[in-house]
This record gives sequence, C-alpha cells and structure tokens, in this order.
Amino acid sequence: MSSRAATRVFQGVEEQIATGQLKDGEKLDEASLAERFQVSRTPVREALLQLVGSGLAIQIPKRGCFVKAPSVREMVEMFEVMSELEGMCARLAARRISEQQLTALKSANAGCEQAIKVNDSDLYYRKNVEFHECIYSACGNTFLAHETRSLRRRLQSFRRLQLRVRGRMSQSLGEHFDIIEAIEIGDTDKADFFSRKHVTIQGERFNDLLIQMEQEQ
Amino acid sequence: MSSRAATRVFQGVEEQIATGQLKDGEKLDEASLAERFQVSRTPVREALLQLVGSGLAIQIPKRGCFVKAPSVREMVEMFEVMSELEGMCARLAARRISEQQLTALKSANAGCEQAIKVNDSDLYYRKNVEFHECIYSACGNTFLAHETRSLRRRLQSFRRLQLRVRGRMSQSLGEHFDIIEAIEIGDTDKADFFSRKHVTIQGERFNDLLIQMEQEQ
DNA sequence: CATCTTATTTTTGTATACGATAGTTTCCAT
DNA sequence: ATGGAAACTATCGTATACAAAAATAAGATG
Repeated sequence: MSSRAATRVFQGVEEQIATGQLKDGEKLDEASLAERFQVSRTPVREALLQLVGSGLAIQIPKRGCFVKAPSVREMVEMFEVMSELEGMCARLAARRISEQQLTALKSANAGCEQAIKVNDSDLYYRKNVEFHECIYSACGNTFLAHETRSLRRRLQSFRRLQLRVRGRMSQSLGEHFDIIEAIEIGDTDKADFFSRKHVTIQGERFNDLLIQMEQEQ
Repeated sequence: MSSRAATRVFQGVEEQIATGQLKDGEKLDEASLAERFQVSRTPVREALLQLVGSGLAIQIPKRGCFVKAPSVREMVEMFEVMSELEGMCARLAARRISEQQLTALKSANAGCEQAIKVNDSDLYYRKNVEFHECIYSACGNTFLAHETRSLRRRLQSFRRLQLRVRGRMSQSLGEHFDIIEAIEIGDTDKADFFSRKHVTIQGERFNDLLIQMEQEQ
C-alpha cells in the first residue's frame, strides 16, 4: 500500500482497465475519479499523466483522457516484439549466465514443476515469472531486462488467463526445459529459438482465447 | 511552441540534460525550476513526472527528483537493444514494404546523398531520421515502430555528435545502400544483419567519442 | 566532549481556488 | 423551420495555500 494518493489512483485505474471494468474509449473524468478515490484532482491528474505515459490512456488536448485498451492488432504486435526481446535475453543469457544464476533458474523451474504436481495455477504463475526473471538478470543488460519486464507486465493480465487453458502449464514447462538446456550448454541460437517459440505459442493461445470469447457472445 | 507550461518545462530540462548543463545526480528542485521557467510548481511537477517516466530522472519519495544521465554502461546496453530493434524493423520491412514505401525510402536516402554533397551535417541528420522513419513505418508493427523511435530519441543527442566525426556520413550512407538493397530484394537476413551492423558501428563510434572526451580532460 | 533529543526549516504531497477555452444550448433572424 | 451567433456551462490548465514528512541544526544531558 503506497502512501501516495497518485500511485493508488494509477494502480486502481490500471487494474480496472485490465479487468475490463473500464472499457476502451471510456472517458477518464478527473472529477469523478477524484470522487471515487476520495482524493483531489491533483493526484488524479498525476495518475492520468502516468497512464498516458505507459500507453494505457490517450490524452486529447482540451478534451480529456480516454481509456486506450490495446486492440487485438496491438496485442499481436506486442507479442511480436516480446518474442524478439525474450529471444535476445535468452541469447545473451546463454553467453553470460553464471553458475549461481543457472542454479536459480533451475530452481525456479523446479517450482513450476511442483506447481503442476499440486495443480496450483497461481503458484505456477508466480514461479513462471521467477523463471523468466532469472533469465532477465542473467542477460547482463539491465536496460534490456527493464524493457522486457515492462512489456511482460503489459501482457500479463492476459497471460494469467492463458495458463489456465487446458494442458498449457505442462506444455509451457516442457518449453522451459528446452530453454534451460540451450542456456546451459551456451547454445545462443537454440536459446533464442526456443524462447521466441515460447512467446509465440503464448501469443497464439491468446488468439485462441479471443476467438473463443467472440464465439461465446 | 506548445501552449502548455508543463511541456515547456519538460523540453527545457530535457534539453539541458542533453547538453550537459544539468549533470548526473543534480537535484531538480521544484521551486527553483518554477522560478527559472516563470511558472508555478504544478506544471513543474508534471514535467518532472514525465522526465521520470522517460528515464531521464529518478524520483526518491519525499526526497525529490534527481537527474539520471545514462552511464557509459547504460549507453552500451541501449545500443545493444537498439541494434536488435533496428534489425527487427528492417527484417519485417523486407517482408512487408510496399512499392510506395520503398520509393520514399530511396528518396530519403537520396536526401542523405545530397546532404553529403553540400556537406551539410544538419541536413544529413534530418534526412537520416527520415530514412529510418521510412523503415519503421514499413515494418508493419506500430508498437515496434514506437518503441524503436523512442529509443532512437534517447540516443539522439549523442548521435548528432557522431555524424560530425570525420568520414562517418559517407560510411553511414554506404550502409544505407546495403540496407535498401536487402529490403528491396526481400532478403530478411541481410536486412537484419546490415541494420544491426549500422547501429553497432554507431555504438562503437560513440565509444570512440567517449574515450576521446576522457583524454581531452 | 560526544550523543541523543527536540525544534526549526525546508521540501514534498495534496487540496482548493481561479482563469481560460472548448463544447453546448438557446434565441433571434431570415 | 433552419441556420448562425451569442451566452452559458463544463472542464481543463495553472496558481496558490496548506499539511505532512524528512533533513538539519541547536541545545541539553550524560
């Protein structure tokens, strides 16, 4: 719980956009947001600025802020970039990883395995994040790590759903093993390839989900 | 000239960080910034938030904002990522470019050639941006285009210096021809390779410059 | 003389008030 | 009745005022 009102508003709106409570194009009215979060307009405005900065809202001068939920097309584009970034992280990690970092990576993956055993998708989710986090820190490029983490965060709310898809967890785990092996033997091309594939499959699963959701309506 | 005071402050501070008037770690005091730009603290705070968002400053809660000029290490890291992104843009552009876009690309490069003829580095700078902009829009991924453009902007102030380095302009132009040819024949691997190389050389030139600057002191 | 405590001061974070501008509504003229 | 103009309203952008927190400085006590 942050002591800053602006941060609370930012995270609150972010959450509501992710959960779909705030729909695309909806107006982010300063006054009503201030009312809802029981703060004045000042922190609300700061939150809106940050939302615009992170691409979750757009601002039309003298007109106001509006929710900018990514379209299907933008999601596909983001997955395309994510695939590249993850591949780059893995490729660099294959060259630069330390023994200690490799141990941590394997440990995180063991956590994933355990999560599947007890069929705990939330645990899998957390351990999966840990797994990828290990690769990010092992890539030896903090800027790249930051950018990749940031994009992962933007795709995250959807990803949580994807892992609940039947059989996805164990398939994902299998891909992890491929990635680990490639990194361990220092095979940059394989590490790159399997990591890209890992993301691409996520992207395709996401697309499946969208089509499914459309049919349900 | 933007009508918004906040934007004026943001761009002003950004400029002063780029030119080195504001040094790394220096405190961005709200009151004195307000004084210097003849505005109140409110737009100054908004500007600072945006600076933090774009990585040019860091904010320590209840302590204030401080200039965060990238270290040499971070610059190298950014070039590493830039190389990847530019490569990706070119690779996709090689698959997706339209006739019209190809014409625009060649035209921009002709502008570069002209700039060299009249020895106008500022013109070269602008036409070079136009050249890369063509590739970004031809890659068919607006998200990628946006991210790449954003990173380019962050490396920009240094790049302007680099192009003044002896012989760099004509070397850069030669690399452009390689990239154009690869894109034109739809050779994704070559487009990727030459674009990465183009950035990497820029990075190395940047490093040369740094070493040179250190020796001058 | 050193250290801890407390008071002062500086600065951040939030609230409110005011001015300006874009959008809307109403009224008048054709 | 319809189109345009003017007044009105709503909301944005900025300024200022106030409250809270942290740094600094000063004083007291061991």
